[in-house]
Amino acid sequence: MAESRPLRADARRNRAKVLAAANEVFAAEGLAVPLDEIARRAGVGAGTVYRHFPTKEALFEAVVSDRIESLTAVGREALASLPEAGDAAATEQAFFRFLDVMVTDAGSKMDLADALTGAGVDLQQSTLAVAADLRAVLTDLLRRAQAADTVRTDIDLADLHALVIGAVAAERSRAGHSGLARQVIYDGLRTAPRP
Amino acid sequence: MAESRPLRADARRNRAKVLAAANEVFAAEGLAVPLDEIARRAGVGAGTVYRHFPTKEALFEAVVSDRIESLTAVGREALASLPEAGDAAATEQAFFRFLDVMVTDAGSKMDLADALTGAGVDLQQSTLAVAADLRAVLTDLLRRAQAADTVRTDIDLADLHALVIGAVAAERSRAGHSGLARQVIYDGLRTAPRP
Amino acid sequence: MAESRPLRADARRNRAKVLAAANEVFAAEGLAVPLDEIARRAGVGAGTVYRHFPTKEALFEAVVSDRIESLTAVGREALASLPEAGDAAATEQAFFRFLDVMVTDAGSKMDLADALTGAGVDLQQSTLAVAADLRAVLTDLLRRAQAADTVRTDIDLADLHALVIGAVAAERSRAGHSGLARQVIYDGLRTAPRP
Amino acid sequence: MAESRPLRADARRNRAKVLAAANEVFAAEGLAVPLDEIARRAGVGAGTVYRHFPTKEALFEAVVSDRIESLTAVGREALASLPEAGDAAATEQAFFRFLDVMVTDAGSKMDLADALTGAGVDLQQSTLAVAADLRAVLTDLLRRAQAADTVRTDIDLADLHALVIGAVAAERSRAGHSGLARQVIYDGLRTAPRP
DNA sequence: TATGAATGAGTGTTCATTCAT
DNA sequence: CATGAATGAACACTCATTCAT
Repeated sequence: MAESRPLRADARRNRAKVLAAANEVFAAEGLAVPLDEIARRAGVGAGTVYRHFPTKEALFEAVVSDRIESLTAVGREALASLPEAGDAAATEQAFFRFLDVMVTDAGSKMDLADALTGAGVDLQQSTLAVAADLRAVLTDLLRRAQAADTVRTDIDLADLHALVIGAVAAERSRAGHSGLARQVIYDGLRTAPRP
Repeated sequence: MAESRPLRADARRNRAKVLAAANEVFAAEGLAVPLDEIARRAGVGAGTVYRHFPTKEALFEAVVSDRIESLTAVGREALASLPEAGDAAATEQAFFRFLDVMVTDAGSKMDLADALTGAGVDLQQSTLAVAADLRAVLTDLLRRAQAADTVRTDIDLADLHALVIGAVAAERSRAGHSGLARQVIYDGLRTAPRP
Repeated sequence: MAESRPLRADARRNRAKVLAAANEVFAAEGLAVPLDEIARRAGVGAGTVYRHFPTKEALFEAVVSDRIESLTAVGREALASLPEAGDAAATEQAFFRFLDVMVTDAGSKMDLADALTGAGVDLQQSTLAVAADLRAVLTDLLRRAQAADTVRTDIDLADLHALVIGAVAAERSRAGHSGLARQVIYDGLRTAPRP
Repeated sequence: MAESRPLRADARRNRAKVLAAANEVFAAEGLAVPLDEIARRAGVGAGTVYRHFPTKEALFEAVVSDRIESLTAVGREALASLPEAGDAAATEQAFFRFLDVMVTDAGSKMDLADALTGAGVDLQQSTLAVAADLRAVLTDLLRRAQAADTVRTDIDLADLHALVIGAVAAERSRAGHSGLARQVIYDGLRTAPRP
C-alpha cells in the first residue's frame, strides 16, 4: 500500500505539482474536468500524471484522501484539546466547530461533495481506509458531545455523517447562502431547545 | 404549451415508453446515462426519442418537470386540506408530511436531485415555470406553518429549499437509512423543543 | 418509362404539389435540403413523396428534368423562329438569346447548377434522355449559328456545353453580378472581333 | 500564425500524412467526405486528425489555403519575371500562363472549386487573408496586362475571378476535355481579335 | 392511399489511456 | 523518466427510407 521506494526528487516534485493542480481543478469543477487540463495546469505531460496515478479516478481519490486526512487532523486536534472529564461548553464548541470545518471545506470543494454524495464515484480501498480514520475521530467527538449532554443521543455516526452531507448539499444549493440551513441542522442535533 | 393535435396511438405509446424508460434510467443514474441506453430500454430507435424530445436535455427536463408537477399537486392538496383558520396540529402535520413526500421522492431519483442541486443542468423556461409553481406552494405551506407557530420564523423559502436538498442528500448517502437524519432536520425546523 | 396508368386526380395533385415544393427548395438550397422539409412545404407526408418518387435523388432528377424540358422547349421555339435560309443577324440573336435563357435559369437554380456541375449527383437514364433532347436542340442552334458565320467553327457541342456551365458558375460566383463575365464568354464565341 | 514550437518528428509525419490524405480526398470529393475516411486513408486515428486541426472545416481550410498559397507564389513569380516597362508579348504570356495554372489546379480539385464557389463553406479569417494575397497578385497581373493593351479594360478583378471559376467549371464538366472552352474564355478576354 | 412515426446507420467531436520519442 | 502525440471507443444528433395506422 505504501510506495515501494522513495521517489527521486524530481518525481516527488512532479507528483506534488500534479496534486496541487488536481486539487484546484477538481475543487472547482468536480470529476468532470478533462485530465489534459490538469496536466496542463500542472505544467507536465499527461503521461506524467499516469506515471503517478494509474487512472484519473485514482488521482481524484488521492485529492479527496488528502482533504479527508486534513479534516482528520483537525478533528484529532479538537479531540486533543478537550479536557479528560467533559467540560460541557468546551465539548459542545469543539464538536460544532469541527462540523463547521467539515461543512465549509466540503462545501467549497466540488470533489469532496461529489465523493461524499457518491456522484459517479466508486471509492477504493485506500480512500476508504482514510475515511475510516475520519469516521473514528468523528465517532469520538460525537460520543464526547453526547456524554456531555450536548448532542442528542439517539443518533449514531451514520446519521451524523448523513447530516454533514446534507448540510454541505444545503449550502451548495444556495447562491447567496445565509448559513441558516446549517444552523437549523445544528439545532436539530442539540439536546437542549434553542434559547 | 399544449400539443396542437392529439398524437397518433402508436406515437403516444412510444412517447410513453420513452418517458417511462427515461424515468427509470435518469432516476437511477442521473443525466449521465447515454441516450442510446434509454432508447434501448424503451425498445425504440434513437431517432424516435429525438422525434419526441428535441435534445437529451429536453427529455431530462420532461421527466423532471413531471416529477415536480406531481409534487406540486400533492402540495396543493395539502394546502387545500388545511382549515382556513389554522389548526396548529393539522398545519404542522400537513407541512411535514409534504416535506416527507418531497424528500422521499427526490431521494430516490437521481435526476431530481441533480436538477435541484443544479449539477450540470441548465433548466429551461418551461421547467423553471413548473418549479416556480412548486416554490409557490411550498412558500404557502411554510407561511401557514410559521403562522401556526409550528416552524421557526427566521427561515425563508430559500433556507427551506436548501434544507430539503440537504435532507435528500442525507438520505441518499445512507445505504440502510434509519430516517433519523431527516428527523433531525425537521426538529431543527420546529419552534418548540422536542418532547 | 411512361407511368403505366393515369394517376387518380388526388394523386396527380399531390405529385404536382411535391414537385412544386421540390422546385422551390432545391432551387434555393440544392440537394442538401432534407426531404422532410420538402414534404412539409408540399403539405404532404414524407411517405407520399416516396410514393411518387422512389428516392430523394429521383425527385431531384424529376425537378431537373422538368427544368431541362422547359429549356428544350424554349430552344425549339428559337429554332422554329429561324428562317430556313440563314439570316445571319436573326440567327445570332436567336443563338445568344437562348444561351441567355440557359445561363439565367441555371444560374438562379442551385439544383440545375449542382446537376450540371455534377456536384455529388449521378444522373439516371431518364434524365440523361431529357438532356439528350436539349443537347440535340443546342446542337442545331450551334450549327445554324456557325453556318451563319456568327460563331466560331472550331468548337463543338461539348465545348459549348462546358461554356454554358462556365457562364453559370461565373454568374453564381459574383455577389452583385455585372454580367460582364457572361459577355466575355459570348465574345469569345463569336467569329468576328468586337466592334 | 507560425506554430510556436517545432513539432516532434512523429507529429510532423502524421500531420503531413493527414494533410496528404485530406488533399487527395477533398480534391476528389469536396467537403462532403467523412472525416473518418480521411483518417483511415492517412492511417491514423480520428483523434489524431483532431489534434492537428480543431474541426473538419479547419482541415479543409488548411488544404485550400495551401493550394491558394501555391497559386499565389506562382503568380508572384510571374509578376517578378515581367520587365518593368511592359513588353506586351511577355506580359500577355505571363498573364495567360497564370490563368492556366489557376484553372488547371482548381479544375482538378473539388475542394478549391467548392471553396471558390462558396459551396457550403464559410472561410475563416486566415484563409480569407491568404485569398486576399492571391487576389492582390491577380489584380497586379490584370493591370499589367491591361496596360500592355493585351486584355480588355472593361473588366475588373471580380469579373476575372468569376471567369476563372467559369473556366474551372467548364473544364470539370468535360470528361475528355479538349481545352477549347478555356481558349474561348481567354479569347473573350483579349483586346485584339483572334488571328 | 396518405400520413407521419420509427428506424438505424452515419457524422463530427471528445477524452481516458497508451506508447513512441 | 518525462513528454505529448496517437488511439479509439463513446456520445449526441440527423436524415433517407420503411412501415404501422
